[in-house]
Amino acid sequence: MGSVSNIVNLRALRQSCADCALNQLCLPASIGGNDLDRLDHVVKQRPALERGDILFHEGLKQPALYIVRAGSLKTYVTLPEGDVQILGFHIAGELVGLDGLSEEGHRCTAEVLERTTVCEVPFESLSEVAAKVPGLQQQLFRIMSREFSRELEHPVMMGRKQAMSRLAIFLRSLSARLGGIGHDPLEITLSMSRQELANYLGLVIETVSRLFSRMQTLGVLRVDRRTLRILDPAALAMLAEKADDESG
Amino acid sequence: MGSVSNIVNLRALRQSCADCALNQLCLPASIGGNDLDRLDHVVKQRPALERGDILFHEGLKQPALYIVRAGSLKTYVTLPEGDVQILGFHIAGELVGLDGLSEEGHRCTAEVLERTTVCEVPFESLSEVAAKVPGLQQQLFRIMSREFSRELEHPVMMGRKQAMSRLAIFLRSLSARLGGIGHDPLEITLSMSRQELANYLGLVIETVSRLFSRMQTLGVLRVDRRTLRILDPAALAMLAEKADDESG
DNA sequence: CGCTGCGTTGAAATACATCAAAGAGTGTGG
DNA sequence: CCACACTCTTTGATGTATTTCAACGCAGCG
Repeated sequence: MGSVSNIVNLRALRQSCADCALNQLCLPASIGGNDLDRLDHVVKQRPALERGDILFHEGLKQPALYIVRAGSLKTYVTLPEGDVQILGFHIAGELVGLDGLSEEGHRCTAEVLERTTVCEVPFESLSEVAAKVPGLQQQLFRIMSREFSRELEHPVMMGRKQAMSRLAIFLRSLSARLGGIGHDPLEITLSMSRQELANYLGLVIETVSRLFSRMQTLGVLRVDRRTLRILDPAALAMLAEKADDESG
Repeated sequence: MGSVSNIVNLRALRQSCADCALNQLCLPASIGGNDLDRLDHVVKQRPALERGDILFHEGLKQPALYIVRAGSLKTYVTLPEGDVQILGFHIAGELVGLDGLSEEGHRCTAEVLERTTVCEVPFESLSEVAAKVPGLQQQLFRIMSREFSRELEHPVMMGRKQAMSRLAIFLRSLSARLGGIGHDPLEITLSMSRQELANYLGLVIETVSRLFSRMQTLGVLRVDRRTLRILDPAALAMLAEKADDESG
């Protein structure tokens, strides 16, 4: 996630949504000139955040929508016993905070994984603008639905009983998403620790570590700390569907 | 889910949202008289569906929102290998179909589990009305967010490594939701098979069966086929947090 | 009565968790 | 620059919960 982030950052310096590289992925897509200006005034660009910084906390009443411009973050809920469940990782172009529109405010916490810049859109302002700009309302619904659909990936992955399948599904998804924002889909630099990844996958850290090793042995992946190279996408796809492979 | 469904059905016979028992849970909440009439014209009430009937299929382009008036249904995605992952069960008062607002249409399939009545709101009409009625737009966002938050429950449950915790979490959630629509929260009549429940929990059917037996042995539950009686809510809560209980 | 679909229970296999220790990368201070 | 501490990760040995395989029970129904 790091190699081209400086390029994205250059664009991020510009203030206008119209100039943003993520324009087509983001709220402003398919919104005309004047309306876009209205939106621009609502969107606040926040200074770059560092690893560990909190974007919003569970329970925060003044909810806002965030668009990741560069970097990445995780969302999680804190369970009564104290430990957490990571719900998702979000890279550039992705939305975070849709859980916060209800009366109860945000229901999960968003924490930055690396140096990250985001655009912040307070909900109150957003819905005001949406009321005036019919296209934006439509677009908002579409985007919410898209994120809703993305959320479905998590339970689908967790539904797999084989740990290998879970990791393979995750890697394929991440690869595709990185490809979607112009990265090499075969070169993945993880921004999360093994611990965070294990938590997301519903596994323990040792299992994840072993899975990476096994994938490397199988020739599917080249693993160097947090840098991964997908050597055999077809094999990875096989693992995603069925951990039990016939290659021996 | 069956015992009071006839009462709900009585109300369901009335056509108007204003008279609906689910009013407060549903779209019309906090919308005034005239606006409510406008909404009424958009909401189609469908004839009762039977077990196995499909509300909408993955890929269906003319998306609609559905509100369950009585009965229950499941949503699932079909995986490339052919088997399915159940994403959720939905009882009276709950919304289904929020995944379908994007360009790709519905991303999951909704199938009825028992005799069920629903209100159908084609998304196109809905967003037209929402553009005219500011309160409705707000309400829509809130409802979408609420459903979004509800979706978070699934991965949190799946994140638990102990099967007993998963089932306990599910039962507590279902109990609370049944309580919310006026049922006895301690008396649960499951509308899904063991197979469907196992799939949802990410387990195999035998494990679920054994868990029910064990819960009964522990005195937490009384199990009679699909009818459950929660005998010890506190113990159930314990199991939800930590399967490993000190009671022996 | 015997079929069929669902659910339960038992015995065995196995994949993952747990426990334990060592390796590799990073930072700090001498 | 090296020694040290610290965190993150990897790897090994062992334990165990869940899956798998298999058989039986039970209700509904022709």
